[in-house]
Amino acid sequence: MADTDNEATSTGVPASRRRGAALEAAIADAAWDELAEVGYAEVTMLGIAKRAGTSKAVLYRRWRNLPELYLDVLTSKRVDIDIPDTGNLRDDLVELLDWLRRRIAGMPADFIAGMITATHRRPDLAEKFRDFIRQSQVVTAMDAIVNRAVARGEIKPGALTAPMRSMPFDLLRHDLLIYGTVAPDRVPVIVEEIFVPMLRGRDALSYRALMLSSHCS
Amino acid sequence: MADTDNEATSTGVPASRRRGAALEAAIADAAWDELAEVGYAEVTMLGIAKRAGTSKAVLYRRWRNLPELYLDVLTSKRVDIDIPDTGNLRDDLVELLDWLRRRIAGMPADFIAGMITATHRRPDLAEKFRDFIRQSQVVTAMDAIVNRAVARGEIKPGALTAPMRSMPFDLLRHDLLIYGTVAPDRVPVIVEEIFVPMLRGRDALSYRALMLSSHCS
DNA sequence: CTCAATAAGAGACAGCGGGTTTCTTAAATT
DNA sequence: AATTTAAGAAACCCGCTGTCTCTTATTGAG
Repeated sequence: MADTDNEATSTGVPASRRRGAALEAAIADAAWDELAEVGYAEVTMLGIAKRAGTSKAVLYRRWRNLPELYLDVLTSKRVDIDIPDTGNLRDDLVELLDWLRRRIAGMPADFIAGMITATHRRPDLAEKFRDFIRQSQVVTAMDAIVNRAVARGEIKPGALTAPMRSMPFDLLRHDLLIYGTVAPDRVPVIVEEIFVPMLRGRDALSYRALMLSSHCS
Repeated sequence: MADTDNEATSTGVPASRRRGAALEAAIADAAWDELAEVGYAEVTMLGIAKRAGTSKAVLYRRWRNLPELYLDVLTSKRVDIDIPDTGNLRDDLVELLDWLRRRIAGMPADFIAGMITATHRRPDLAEKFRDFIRQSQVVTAMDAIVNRAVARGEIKPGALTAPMRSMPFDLLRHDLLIYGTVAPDRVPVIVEEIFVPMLRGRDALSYRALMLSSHCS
């Protein structure tokens, strides 16, 4: 996070005049905190600048507008996912979905919606934002646990098409967008009532494999 | 739509000074057209007023802000759905989803996102908007075709839980929100790859649940 | 260690939209 | 015809965007 020595911790008065990477990190933190505090609808360039202990001009020197700034912040806040192998696809998926749910809980609900609205008339930004979601680490993580299931012999290689794979995450994202939050029991519902039945109905092999790891609850 | 006689057709110069219902209808049309033309992000009270051939004050006398106005317009633009009985659940669902897809295609993609963002700090409006989606005519229509399937003996009465029923529409809405559009072949994919397999796998799950009930909690 | 190049931060600015208020005048009411 | 109601025009303040200028701290080349 740091790059030089003289630094104010995220939200703070500028101890001394910062530059380059140190300044950018402070701005990213300020933007993130501001977002969490007031929501996307109320975030302003001035608010971020003040919180970062700098001025608007400094922001406008780097980004042409708010969504462009947040697109950068977003990528800088990326986190790796590592879902431990639970031994079966269903529990792996519960873990992954729950990881996403917890992560989602820590960001303002209107952020995605705000970005969509803000980038509506800027096709380049809109596409970048969509790419961010499409190539989210979640997709990679899902591929990983599906591959594990295939290696295990739990499902057939082609059993899960791309729409089937992204469906659980699409539903979670949908809830976050529309309802502003994801209920904790939404994860088990998606897995038990929708994903697992879908898999079972899809082909005989997955049906039998899932029987072996039946849940009780 | 009309209530009095003297009326300007939707987008128009005020022939004479309108009042009450006639005026409100003109405003609703103007708001709708403006939305379709510039998208939610660029809609303004002034823009709507001008298009309706009236002034801002007239709007503010009726609604406190933009989302409140659109919430009213939304309900005034409601349409009934009537999906003819195709004889089986799958085709009924394809019809219903496609109806929704076509209807969705006629409204700006950032409208839902815009409403979410705009109502973020106004809990009452946010809740009203959510209710609008929850109690959408689509839910009722889905219940209707599911009931038909039950009556037909195609599925068991409890086979489809609420999350299972709304899943196809949640996915469609998700696509509209994130990708700004719904690809035509998204409907068959949702039905064939996700919904139908889920339904098939659901019966197996019920069997299994019954059999396991002896040694499970 | 000194000096020139670079860029941070303060602040002013025009423009615009939100939301409020005042006033004139048209239409409905009696 | 007289009175009440509300439409529409316009001015207003305020806050934010995006641009610009100016001063001054920091960097790094010599």
